[in-house]
Amino acid sequence: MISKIYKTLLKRYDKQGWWPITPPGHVEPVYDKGPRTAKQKLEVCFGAILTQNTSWKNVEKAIVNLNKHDLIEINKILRIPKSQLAQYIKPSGYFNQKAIKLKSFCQYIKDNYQSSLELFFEKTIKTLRRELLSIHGIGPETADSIILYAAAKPSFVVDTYTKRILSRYGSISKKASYDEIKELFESQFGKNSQVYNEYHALIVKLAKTHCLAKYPTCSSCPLTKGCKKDY
DNA sequence: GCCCAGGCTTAAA
DNA sequence: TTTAAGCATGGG
Repeated sequence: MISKIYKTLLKRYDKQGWWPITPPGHVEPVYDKGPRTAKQKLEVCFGAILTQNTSWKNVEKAIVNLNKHDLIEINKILRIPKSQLAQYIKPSGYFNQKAIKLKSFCQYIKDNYQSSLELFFEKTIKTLRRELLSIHGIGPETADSIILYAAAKPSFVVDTYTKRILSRYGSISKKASYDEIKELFESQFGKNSQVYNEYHALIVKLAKTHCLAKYPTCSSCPLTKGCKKDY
């Protein structure tokens, strides 16, 4: 079922080019997959934190601000005052909390990996995940997003959309845990970063175009056939 | 005005 | 161990 849904979504929407990233010399993120510089990997980490319970459009504005002030750098984030950082990321919401979160993340990499994300990303997925979860402001979804889209290692990302879509479709119970859902996908595909990458992005696409929270457009939804429409 | 958005932390039950 | 409140902007 999980595998069939993937094929259907891929056929309907095609590849999504996640994670959106700022090309060198620019300030706005674009959907264009390819090899990442160390700075771009850090930008993915920041974006993963900034997008917590927030629309990506608002996060983009915050990232543009950070780019304009050349702040995608661990030690620069640590040096600027928290209140000033909060002003730059204001459009992404929860700006006071997120300023602390960005600094906590950078502090951890500085203290434990000589400010080198690349060094950090040499760790195994298991270690990476455990360490990420120990950092203030990083929960399961943010940790998995960083592992998958910044470190490019296979760790499936579960979000509110994933739960909504699968529970409406009838594949999981409404109170399934994060780890249960994650395991459902991973046991289906094995450790495949490419599939995890595309699948999560396709789920977001589906949730935004058809499987909306309030008024889902089931008649034109690619998954309407076979969906229990349980909401 | 209301609801939602690519969650997480903290405190209370 | 589960549940609630708080965080906050911008678009529909």
